[in-house]
Amino acid sequence: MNLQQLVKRDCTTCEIRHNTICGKCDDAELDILNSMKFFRSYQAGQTLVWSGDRMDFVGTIASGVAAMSQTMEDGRTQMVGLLLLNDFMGHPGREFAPYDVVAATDLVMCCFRKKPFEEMMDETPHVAQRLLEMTLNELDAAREWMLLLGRKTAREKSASLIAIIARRNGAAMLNGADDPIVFDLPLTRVAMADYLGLTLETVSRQISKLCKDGIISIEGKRRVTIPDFRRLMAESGDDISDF
Amino acid sequence: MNLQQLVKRDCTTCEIRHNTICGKCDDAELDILNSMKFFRSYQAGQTLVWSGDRMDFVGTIASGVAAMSQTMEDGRTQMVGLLLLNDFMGHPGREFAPYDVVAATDLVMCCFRKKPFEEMMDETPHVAQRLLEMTLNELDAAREWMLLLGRKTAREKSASLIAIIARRNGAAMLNGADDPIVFDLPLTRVAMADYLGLTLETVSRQISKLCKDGIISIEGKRRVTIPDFRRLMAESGDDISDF
DNA sequence: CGATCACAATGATCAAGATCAAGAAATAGC
DNA sequence: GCTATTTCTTGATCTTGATCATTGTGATCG
Repeated sequence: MNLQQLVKRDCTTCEIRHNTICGKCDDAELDILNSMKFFRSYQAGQTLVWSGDRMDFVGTIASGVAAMSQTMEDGRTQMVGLLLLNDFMGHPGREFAPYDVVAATDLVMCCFRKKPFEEMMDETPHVAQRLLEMTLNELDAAREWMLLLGRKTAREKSASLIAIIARRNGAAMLNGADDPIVFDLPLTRVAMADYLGLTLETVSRQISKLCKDGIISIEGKRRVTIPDFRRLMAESGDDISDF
Repeated sequence: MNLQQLVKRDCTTCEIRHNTICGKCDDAELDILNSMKFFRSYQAGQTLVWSGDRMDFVGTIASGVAAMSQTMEDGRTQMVGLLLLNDFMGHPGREFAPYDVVAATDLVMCCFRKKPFEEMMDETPHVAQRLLEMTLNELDAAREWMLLLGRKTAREKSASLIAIIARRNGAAMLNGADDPIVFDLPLTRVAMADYLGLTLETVSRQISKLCKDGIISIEGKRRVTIPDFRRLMAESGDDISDF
C-alpha cells in the first residue's frame, strides 16, 4: 500500500475503519470525520512526538509501526506501547504527551487535529464508546506485557514478542492453522530489547537459540518463519488456551 | 471509617465521589446510581474475583486495598493492578474477568450490578466520559509500572513502590512538604514482590538497606516513616520534576 | 502466659542476564 | 559493485537478584 493510495482514501470506502476508532460510526459521523482527517507520513527512525510536547493531533496507524517509549534520566529506555495497523495514538483530554513516539518503520498516520476531535467526541457517543473499548483493550495488553516484564525468562520474552507480532500480522493467520507463518520483524534488536526489558545481546542470543531449536527460522535479519505456531506458544510461557 | 458508616452513605452526601466513577454526575444521574448501588465487604486475603469467572458486578473501592494479579501455569505471579481508595474495578462490556482480584486488606466496595450499570452508561455520557478518563489514567499508571518492571534495579523498584503508596495516601501529603510522612504499608512482602517482579527475599533486603541508609524507617512490620520524601524519590530513579 | 503460626530478615550459594569486547553480516551510499 | 556504516552475532567475564536454608519477630488463641 503506497502513500498515494492512502492520501486519496475516503472514510466511506476505508477498508480498515471497522477495526479503528471509527468502527462504530454511522454515515453522518463518517462524513464529519472525513472532512477533518488528514494524512501524515514519517520515515523509519523519525520521532512523531516528544515526551512533554503539546499534542496537537491524534490519529490512527494507516501503515507501518510506531513505538511509544519512556526514558530515565540516565538513558535507560523501556518501550511502553507498540502501535500497529489500526491502533490509535493520543489521549483526548490530555494536553501534553507523556511519552516519546518513534516510527519503527516507514509510517502513515490518519490524523485529526486534537481540538476538533475532542469536540466531535463530546457530540458523537459512538466515537467515545469506541475509544473506551480500544483503551480497555490496550490496558489488557499492557497488563499482559507487565507479566512478561516481571516474570518471564529471556527466552519466554523473546518467544512471546515474536508470537505477538505474528498474531497481530492478521494476514499471516489467514492460511491454515498448520501452515508455516512468514513475516518481517518490524523491529530492530535494540527495539525488541526495549520492548522486552532486556539488552540487545540477550535478545540476539535468545533468537539464535530459538533458531537452533527449530522453533523459528530467520532469513537475513528480519524475515521470520514459524513452522509450528503451537511450539512457539509453548516457549512463550503463555497458556495455549489463551489464543 | 467503619462499615456501618459506609452502608448508610448516600450518593448525594458521598464525600469521595468526585474522585470516582461518579465524579461528573449531576443530581438526577446520582439518584439513579444511588438506587442501584450496594455495598460488599471482604476480609484481607479473600478473593473478590477469579480469573475467567463471569463478572456480574463492577464497583469502586470505598475502603481498603485490592490487588489484581495474573498467574502463569507454573505458579509465577505478577500483580498487574493495585486498587486503592476510589479506584474502579471492572470492564463494562467484557463478560469474563481477565485477572484474579484479591483483597490485600479488609475491604469495602460500592458495587453496581454489571448489566444495569452498562445500560445506564449508554444513556448517561457523564459516566462513560469519566470511565474513559479513569481508564486513560490507569493506562498511564500501567506504563510507569512497565518502566519499573523492565528497567529499574531492585532498590529503585522498592523505593518506587513505597513512594507510590505514600503519594496515593492523600492524607499523608496534607502536612507540609518537609514534614515526615507516616503510613501503614497495605501489602505484605510477598504482595510487594508480586508488584515489583522480585522475590520476597530481595524486597526484604532492599527495605532493610533503605532503612540502614536512613531513607525510610520502619516500626513493626508495616508502619513506615519517610523523613524526606525527596530523598526517597531520588532513590526511585524517577525524575523529581514528575511529581 | 506460653505455644503456635504467619510473616519477615538474613546468610550462603548459584545462575540468568548484563557488560565489555571483537567480529561478521546486511544495508545504504556513492 | 565496492565501501562505509549500521545492525547483528558471538564470546568472556562479572553482577544482580534468585534460590535454598535458617533464624527471628509479632501476632493470635487457647
